[in-house]
Amino acid sequence: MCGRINQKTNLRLEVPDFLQGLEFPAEYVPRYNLAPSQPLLALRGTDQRELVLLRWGLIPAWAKDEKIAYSTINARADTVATKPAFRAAYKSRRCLVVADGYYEWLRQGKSKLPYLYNVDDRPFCLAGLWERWHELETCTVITTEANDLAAAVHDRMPVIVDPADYSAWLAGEPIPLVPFPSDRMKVRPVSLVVNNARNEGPQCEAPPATTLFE
DNA sequence: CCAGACGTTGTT
DNA sequence: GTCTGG
DNA sequence: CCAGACGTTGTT
DNA sequence: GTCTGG
Repeated sequence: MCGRINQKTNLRLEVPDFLQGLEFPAEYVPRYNLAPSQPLLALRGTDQRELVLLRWGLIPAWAKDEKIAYSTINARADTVATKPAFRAAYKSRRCLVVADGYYEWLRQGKSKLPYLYNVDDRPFCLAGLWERWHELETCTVITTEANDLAAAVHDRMPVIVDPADYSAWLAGEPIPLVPFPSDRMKVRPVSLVVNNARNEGPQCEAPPATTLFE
């Protein structure tokens, strides 16, 4: 699963190779604690790639209202090509969600302990789909089963796309929607500050307090 | 035919 | 829009 | 995803 | 329990 994203990529600092030469949306701001319903920075297009902000939670074109979005923040890799909510986007509206990390929560009884996952110590891309609903552009993040590292916290994880597959994915071609290799990822526990989506900034990825009382 | 759903995850 | 259930 | 609200009426 | 806001 994937329900909170760290997207602090800052154009003032180092821009990853796959974003070189692309113009960032004027409204883009780096985020340490980006939640569903908020604008995600994503890459789309084939001949002409562009960076856009897409509201997280895919609303199919046929939806009567926005309510479906709360349960379409993720799409299962094994069914995404055929489910009514996603298949049109799967055919022709692919995107790559830019991320510096993503959070997962370990449930320990009543407490929810946040962990931050990173890939190769640099920004990466998640397989996504987007859709237009009235004037609104929305997106979803595809999930698959967890690799060993992810399974320590949860049984699902987002599909992290190998850079070699970026073009194929955006072009609408089939690519393997499989768990990313554990040995290229890192995970660490972070502060409970990230639990509340109103909190923003580097505190969200700080180490957790050592006592139970943070 | 029309009406109604269409999604994910976790928890029970 | 398209499929399923009735 | 998690946290927090979840109701009505009338009055300020 | 379920929905909304962030």
